[in-house]
Amino acid sequence: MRKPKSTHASSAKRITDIMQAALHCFTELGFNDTTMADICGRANASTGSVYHYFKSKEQLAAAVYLEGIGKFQTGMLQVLENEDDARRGVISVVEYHIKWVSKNPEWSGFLFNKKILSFVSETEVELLEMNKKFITGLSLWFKHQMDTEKIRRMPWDILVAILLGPCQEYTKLYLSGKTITKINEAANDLGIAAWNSLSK
Amino acid sequence: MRKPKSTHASSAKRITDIMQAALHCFTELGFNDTTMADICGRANASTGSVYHYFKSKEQLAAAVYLEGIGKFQTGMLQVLENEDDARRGVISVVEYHIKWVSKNPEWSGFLFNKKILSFVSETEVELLEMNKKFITGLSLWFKHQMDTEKIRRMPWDILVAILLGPCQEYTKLYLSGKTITKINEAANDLGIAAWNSLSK
Amino acid sequence: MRKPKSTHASSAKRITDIMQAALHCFTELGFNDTTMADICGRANASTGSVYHYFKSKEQLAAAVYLEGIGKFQTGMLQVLENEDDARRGVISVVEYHIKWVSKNPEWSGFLFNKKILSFVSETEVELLEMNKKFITGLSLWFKHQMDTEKIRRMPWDILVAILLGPCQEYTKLYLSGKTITKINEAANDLGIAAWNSLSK
Amino acid sequence: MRKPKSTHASSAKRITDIMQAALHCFTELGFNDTTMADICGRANASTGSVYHYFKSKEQLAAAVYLEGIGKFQTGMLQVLENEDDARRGVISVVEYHIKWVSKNPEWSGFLFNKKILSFVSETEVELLEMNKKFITGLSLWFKHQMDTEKIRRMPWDILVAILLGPCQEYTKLYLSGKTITKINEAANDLGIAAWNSLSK
DNA sequence: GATGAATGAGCATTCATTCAT
DNA sequence: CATGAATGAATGCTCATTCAT
Repeated sequence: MRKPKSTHASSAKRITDIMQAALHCFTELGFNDTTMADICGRANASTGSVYHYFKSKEQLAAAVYLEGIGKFQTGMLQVLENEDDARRGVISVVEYHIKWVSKNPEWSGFLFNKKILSFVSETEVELLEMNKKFITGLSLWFKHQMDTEKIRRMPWDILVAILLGPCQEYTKLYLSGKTITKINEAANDLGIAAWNSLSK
Repeated sequence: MRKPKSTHASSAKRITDIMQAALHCFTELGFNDTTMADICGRANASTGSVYHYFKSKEQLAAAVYLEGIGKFQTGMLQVLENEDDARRGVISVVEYHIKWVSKNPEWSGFLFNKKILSFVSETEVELLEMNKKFITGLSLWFKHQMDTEKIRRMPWDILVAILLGPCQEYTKLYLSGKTITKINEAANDLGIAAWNSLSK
Repeated sequence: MRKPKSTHASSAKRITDIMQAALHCFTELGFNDTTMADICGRANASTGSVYHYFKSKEQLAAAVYLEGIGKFQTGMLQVLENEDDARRGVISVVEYHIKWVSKNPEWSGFLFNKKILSFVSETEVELLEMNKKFITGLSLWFKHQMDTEKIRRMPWDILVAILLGPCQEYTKLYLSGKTITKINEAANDLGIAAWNSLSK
Repeated sequence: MRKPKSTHASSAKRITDIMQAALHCFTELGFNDTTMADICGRANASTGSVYHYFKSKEQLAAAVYLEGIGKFQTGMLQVLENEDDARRGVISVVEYHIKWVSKNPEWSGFLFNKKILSFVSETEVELLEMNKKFITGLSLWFKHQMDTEKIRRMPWDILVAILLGPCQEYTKLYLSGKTITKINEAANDLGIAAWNSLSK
């Protein structure tokens, strides 16, 4: 369990505050350049209090990471579950990815970042479980589309690269303010582009 | 100046050794977790010697970054310069990107990494110049293809996302060993996929 | 704030200990040749503890300086406040200066030393306030004596030079052990000498 | 010997340049905060060259110190040698001191500074000899004045304090720009003040 | 639960000095 | 004599973590 159980409403608030503060700091400064003091300050909590709920900086980061990636993945699966049409499914996934980033810039800055590898190891069990569930969900949907020849049969890594690579690249530009195309338009363009590459 | 001028061959060697060592360490441990001692040890140089050539850890990282990104960009531009055909050009660029990563895994791990932003700022002048040259080169080629209607007209950020996003995603998987498709095959598949999305 | 507030008696003790240790080291070795390790050792405090209370070596030195100069100045003003007679006032001030040095050799070695200018700048506000108060106090007393023609009218810098210059010179010799006249006698002699120069 | 002998005129120039540079740096930054690199830069000499003529930073400082203090002391002795009258002698000495400072601010900032004690020890022999000669000279003159009852009989340290203390204090203010009285006037005022205290 | 004082290993950087060319 | 590359000990400071109150 990442987040310790708590009997008091106040404790839950504390935990939330700390995680929010941590997310903000990690996003703004990066994991390494964020100090526990930064987080304590932002969360209006003492050192001891933070350590009462999270046994280390890494564990705190892992908790934050898990929460964020969980929300992101769950949302994406829901998109596919409600969509049977291949074309609309692909386009919806791309759209979901891009819009999620624009609505959750802090989470995104933290989640879609290499070098999280260091502390995620701690998470092993939970993360593996989560990823397994996510990948299984995606796989099932795409396998179905390939079996019914709506989407070209191709290996998993190529599929991911074509489907999500452009989203990652665009949102990276978006988060650093170097983007010129509006979010909605980009979501649409990249969705269609992905479909063009995956279909046929 | 990034690389101090030197009249002695030995100095040049020193500089090279230090940069090599730095690259290796940064790749293996990340910028933050690499200590100057690590670099000194690997370069068989004393602390003072490293600081004789590079005035700070950040400046050293910037020098290494510049060298790498320069090689990568120059190579890609050469690919396009020698290719007039739109389809072959797109496919060649994708192939170049992916193969460069597989041939230069250390550089890649260091270069294609967010969070380099911190020390690159120092580099401002050189980096901006370099990027400008690169982007100008790419732009010219693609503008020509759009003008002659070989490639769909689309904004710069969308183009980059479709062209390089999948490469980034695939090579990220590749560098972390999670890839199942062979390099050559991936280069081919992603090249064609990019063409399918960009053309028409 | 120089001295961090503290709710615990123990913290106050820590702060005192650290400042005492710092004073001792600065006196013995000079500011530059004193290392934080020296101070930590003497104060039986860890590096982190010292930095918990003083954010830098300079700030610590400034705090020590302020405390000492404050005590010295306050004492001298009290001497004058209780003395209306010009002659006795002048002699008392000289006596106070010399005896204070002999009673507080460590403070003196640290306070009456050029090259403190470097870190005192940090102190600006507090120091300026302190000096202003001190100078105002002295000025008022001497102005009164000049107005009533007990002391010759002369500019401030000349007055200070005649009044305190000999004290500084004598105590400098005293602190370096090159003195041959006893403290009490010197205080007396220099007091009378100052009076001879200032009066009439 | 501080200054190594030299057969070439160019060497002499080098030595002079280095000492000048050192003086300037010591004055501006203080002994501790001056680096050999600072001196090399200012003297347009390489590290090796400086070390060729002065075996260490301390030795260089000592050489500079000796040269300055020698000039100062010699000049003062000459003043007295040419003056038989007690009153004019005292006043001349004070005047000499103050004017020398105003004409040699760099030397003064370096010479009349505590904390030179550290490296002067090296100098022992030369410095002791020099000081002995100086003190002997002064002593003889003042002893003569005391014997002929032109000046009150008093111990050496008291005499120095009364005679030179005010000069030191005034010039300290002068060098830090906190002075309001003009140099000439101050020299006159303090000369008379000293005479008033010493005579009778 | 909360607090924040205390710890101390760890790190980037400086700088006097040496010495091969 | 001049040069400047190389050395490495020394130092100020940071920060994750612990623990007594």
